[in-house]
Amino acid sequence: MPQPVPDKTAYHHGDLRRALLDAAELVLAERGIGGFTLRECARRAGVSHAAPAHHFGDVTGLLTALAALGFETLAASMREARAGIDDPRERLRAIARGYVAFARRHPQRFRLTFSRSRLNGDDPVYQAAAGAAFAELEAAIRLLHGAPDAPLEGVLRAALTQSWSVVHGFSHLLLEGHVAHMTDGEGGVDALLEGVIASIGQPAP
Amino acid sequence: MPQPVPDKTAYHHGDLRRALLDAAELVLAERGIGGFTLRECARRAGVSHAAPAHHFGDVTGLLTALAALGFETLAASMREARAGIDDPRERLRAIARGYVAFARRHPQRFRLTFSRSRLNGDDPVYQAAAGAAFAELEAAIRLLHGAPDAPLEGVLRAALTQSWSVVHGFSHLLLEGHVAHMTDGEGGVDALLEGVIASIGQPAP
DNA sequence: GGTGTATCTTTACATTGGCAAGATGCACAG
DNA sequence: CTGTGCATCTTGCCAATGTAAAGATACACC
Repeated sequence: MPQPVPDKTAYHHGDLRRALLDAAELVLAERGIGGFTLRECARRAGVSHAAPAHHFGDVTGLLTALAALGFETLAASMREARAGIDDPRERLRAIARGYVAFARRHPQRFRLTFSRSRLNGDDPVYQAAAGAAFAELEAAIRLLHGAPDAPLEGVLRAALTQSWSVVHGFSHLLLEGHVAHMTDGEGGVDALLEGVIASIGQPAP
Repeated sequence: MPQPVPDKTAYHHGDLRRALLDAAELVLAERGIGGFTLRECARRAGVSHAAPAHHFGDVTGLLTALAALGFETLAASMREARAGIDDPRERLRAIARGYVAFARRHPQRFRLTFSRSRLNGDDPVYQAAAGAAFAELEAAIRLLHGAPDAPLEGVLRAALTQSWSVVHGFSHLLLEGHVAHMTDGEGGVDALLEGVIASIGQPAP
């Protein structure tokens, strides 16, 4: 019975690359980027401590691959949030909510995805995933401004930078615990988020 | 000749705590937060590798103390930027420029200051320094809205969150290299920054 | 002048990332 | 079917790190 990708006994794991990525995601979620350990990933995948080197070369390589997956999940979160919303302004704001939702759902992955000091920023897979995620935001901005093919400059570029900065900054501050002291008494994080969301997709002054 | 804080020969360094902080800042600037090492700090300060434990307890303790200093420098950068500017809106925008300027001048310190996963976020000194830095921004918002004593809620709170998020997000994205691809051809980072700055201090929709 | 104590050193140990050499078994040619 | 090449994985090893424990030193205070 030849299974295509079977679990083997000792050697030739079958799909060790995937197993290591899954283990790495668990380790990252549990211990954070500071407590992340290559050997712990190998232990959870049931292989020796040197096995990951063959698939990722380096701990940086593994983290970079994980970060690329993080960008894909971020893009998916934005796509999911905007599904079925046609009004351009509301569509952009839904995407913004999807961005923050990803950060709140996967805080450690969000941190890793944007902490280039531990990643190989030149990795083409990483760059492609990052570009695809940002393209989601850019498309919404273009739709709102009615400029599907215009070069990215002037008002268009300013609007994209502003929207992106504000959702990213809010997400980051929230994860690093610098927002909590503002939510005392009133509405919680969601109310604060809506206040931020209201500032994007506005016409320029 | 009794000097108050002299450089001693071997034991009793004099002001080892300060010397370790200085060394740690160099190590952080050179190797980043990922390559930061307690032993390297001790080497540069000319003491044994176990000496830092007495002053900071832990590598987390040293990084937390460094992060608190980072907040002080951030606050100083904002104060310096707003000096002599009286118009409330321009004052707020000058403070925003000071925020980004700190991030650009001290990228590694900016990363450390906001990477709570490697810090002791409950440290009172750290929290006080963070609060003092954010108070600078809050005061400018209050001045702009003419509400020096109002409780921080509603429009006031939304404006603060929006301003803070946008300058922080822009700084973070810039440092992590996700802004470079938008500056091709036009104006560079400063032009992009001015576009972001223009979005803060506006009346609510 | 003597003693207590904070400061710093020495020593030791477990853990980690990375390298090199060896073991294993799949793929593919004949 | 058989044998060879090679990717995959393991074992063994090393230097570096963080932390703890025990010892050395010199300042402060009585």
